[in-house]
Amino acid sequence: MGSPKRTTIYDVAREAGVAASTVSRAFSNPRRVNRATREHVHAAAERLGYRPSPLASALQSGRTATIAMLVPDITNPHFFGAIRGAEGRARQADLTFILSNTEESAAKEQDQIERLSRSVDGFVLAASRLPGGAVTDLARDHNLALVNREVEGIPSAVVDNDSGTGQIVDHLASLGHRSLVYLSGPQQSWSAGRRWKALRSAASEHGMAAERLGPFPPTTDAGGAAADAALARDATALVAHNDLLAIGVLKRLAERDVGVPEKASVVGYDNIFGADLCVPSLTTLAGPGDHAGRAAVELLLRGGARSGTLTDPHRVVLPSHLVIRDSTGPPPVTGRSRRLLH
Amino acid sequence: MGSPKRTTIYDVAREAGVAASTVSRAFSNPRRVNRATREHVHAAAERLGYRPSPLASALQSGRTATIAMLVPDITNPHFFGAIRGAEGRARQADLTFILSNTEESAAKEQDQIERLSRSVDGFVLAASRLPGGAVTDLARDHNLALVNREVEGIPSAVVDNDSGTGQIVDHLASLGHRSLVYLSGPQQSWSAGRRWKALRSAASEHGMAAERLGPFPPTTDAGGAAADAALARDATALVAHNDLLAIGVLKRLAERDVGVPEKASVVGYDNIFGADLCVPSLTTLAGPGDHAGRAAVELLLRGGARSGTLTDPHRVVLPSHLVIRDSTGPPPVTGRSRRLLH
DNA sequence: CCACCCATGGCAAGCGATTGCCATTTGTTG
DNA sequence: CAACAAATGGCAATCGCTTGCCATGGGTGG
Repeated sequence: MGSPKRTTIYDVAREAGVAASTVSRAFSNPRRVNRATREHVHAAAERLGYRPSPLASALQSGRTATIAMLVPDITNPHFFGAIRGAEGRARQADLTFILSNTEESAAKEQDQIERLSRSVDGFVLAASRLPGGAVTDLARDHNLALVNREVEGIPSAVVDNDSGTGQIVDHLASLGHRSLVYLSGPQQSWSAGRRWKALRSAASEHGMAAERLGPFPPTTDAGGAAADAALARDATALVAHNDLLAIGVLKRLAERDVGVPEKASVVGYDNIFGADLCVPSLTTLAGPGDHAGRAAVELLLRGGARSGTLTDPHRVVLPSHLVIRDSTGPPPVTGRSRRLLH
Repeated sequence: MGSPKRTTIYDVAREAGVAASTVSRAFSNPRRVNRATREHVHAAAERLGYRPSPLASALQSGRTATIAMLVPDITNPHFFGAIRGAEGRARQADLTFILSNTEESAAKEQDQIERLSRSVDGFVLAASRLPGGAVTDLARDHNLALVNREVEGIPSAVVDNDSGTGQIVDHLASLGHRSLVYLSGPQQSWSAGRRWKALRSAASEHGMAAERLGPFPPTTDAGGAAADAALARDATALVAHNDLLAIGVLKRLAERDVGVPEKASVVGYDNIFGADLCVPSLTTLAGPGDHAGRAAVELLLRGGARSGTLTDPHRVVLPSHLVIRDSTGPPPVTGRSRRLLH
């Protein structure tokens, strides 16, 4: 493959009768060259079908016009919004977008950053599994922006789960639930910890009992175990770490003939595709994932550590809202005194 | 960001007391250098925290160790499998993986290829919207592999929709349906054309009538229009271009009180996440999308046009199978003589 | 009319690797 | 033991572009 020889700035320079440097500037720094000359050069380039080599450019300038996004699991619908948003924003900014899967592993994440480091201007870390300290360290040498994760001093865009979690608890409380269980996500998941804290404090404000079960992998498959664990607690309100897990829970409850929402209410996070398709449809916290992705790229563009000191890292918090569907309702009339399974 | 100066082979060379070329070879062509020296060099590199610059390497060698995958719509679950498979295989081969969205546009696809061309060793085109001729042209200058698309002379990995379509029609026929409508996908979609052909011929083999409606965008939103169009035809069996569309159709049919599968059967393609969650759950053709993605990268690795002549392009066809769920059943007893809407 | 400034274009030195070619050293072989 | 081949390391050119610095020339103000 590949034509024998790609045309270079030198070819264009010859064709246009100017120096190579002028050609370079005509493209990368247009205002540095006289308009007439510039147009002349562009015409010559056009004629020759010239395409600049991003590699050569990057090698010399240090700017790659490329950003990478690292995601724990690209197949998790939770991230689709963010990926889509980031990709779109990158495209707008004329940046090449690299997507990489870290397989829920902090080590792989770190390794990816290390190896992409030279070929990329910055990283968007979605729900990074890295411990905060590691992120801070990395930020010293790399341009970072976080999605749905916050680390002191690092720019980030997060969906406001704290207030969202409050909405969930309000909803549950207003339906009459007196307690809830949280079916927790992965241990290293920042959101998981965060949600549990918010859940607990919101619950106590309403005088509700809250218990945390798990951790469970954030997948539908894990829903079985999660549901069983909840049933063993006689829970009437189950808040799952995310919709995938919630949907799995729904399945399992159906198998065990526990009516939803009559016997138990289920809530998820993310409002993924499918949340409105399952039966019963899922009450879930919807957040603008795509905005978060977009915002993170924006932050990267604004320069991360490049733009002066690290003292004013930007922090974007996006509002979330509860989408109430059919998986939540009042607790069983006889309440906590009766077991769910007769 | 960035430490003041990255360490280069020259630094390592000095540290190890050898020439830069030796360092280079110690990494990129290990067998070219004596084992003792090599280990010595590696140790020095380790000590200095040396990371090779992929850019410099690529600039000189012409090999970027990077492939790009172009997808019409990254948010379409149809592609998740393929993306995941390709990403995984690329990672295995130690290749950087670039993902790009072409927004269902042939022009954008072509443009993307053009601009990534210099920084990539090859392209995986998923469900390319490009006309066959354009693909052939591009293949002259680029390393290509196709997913779910076939073009004479270009390596490709496709899920066998032809036989799969046969399975769909068999299933429908055996339930007693005498006719079907195809709710077509985008005009430029190769699969759409392909499916329709297969559908028509399989139908005629069974003596069934087949009609094509559309084109419709392959989204749930488009399902409304598709369903309405089908109802206007008194169709009893609707084969949708993909699951997204099928799910949209299901929704619309429910709104219009057309019982599925009592009054009408619906079939989709892809078996996406969600196909088993909707009500009724969707009968659909499942294909190993991830294998297709993996296979495509494999083909790219095998060298595409690089490996000798183009005379033996590899062509991988992966088996598909029908997953029968609740959205298909026998046609209404009174059959075609009664209108679906009273 | 002179001094000075700014806009513009060219020169040439890199950026950090790869690699063809040559020079040694070491190992084989008749 | 001479002669030749293989293994190994070094030199230096090169990939295609960016950019600091300099030279030139026309425009401007005093």
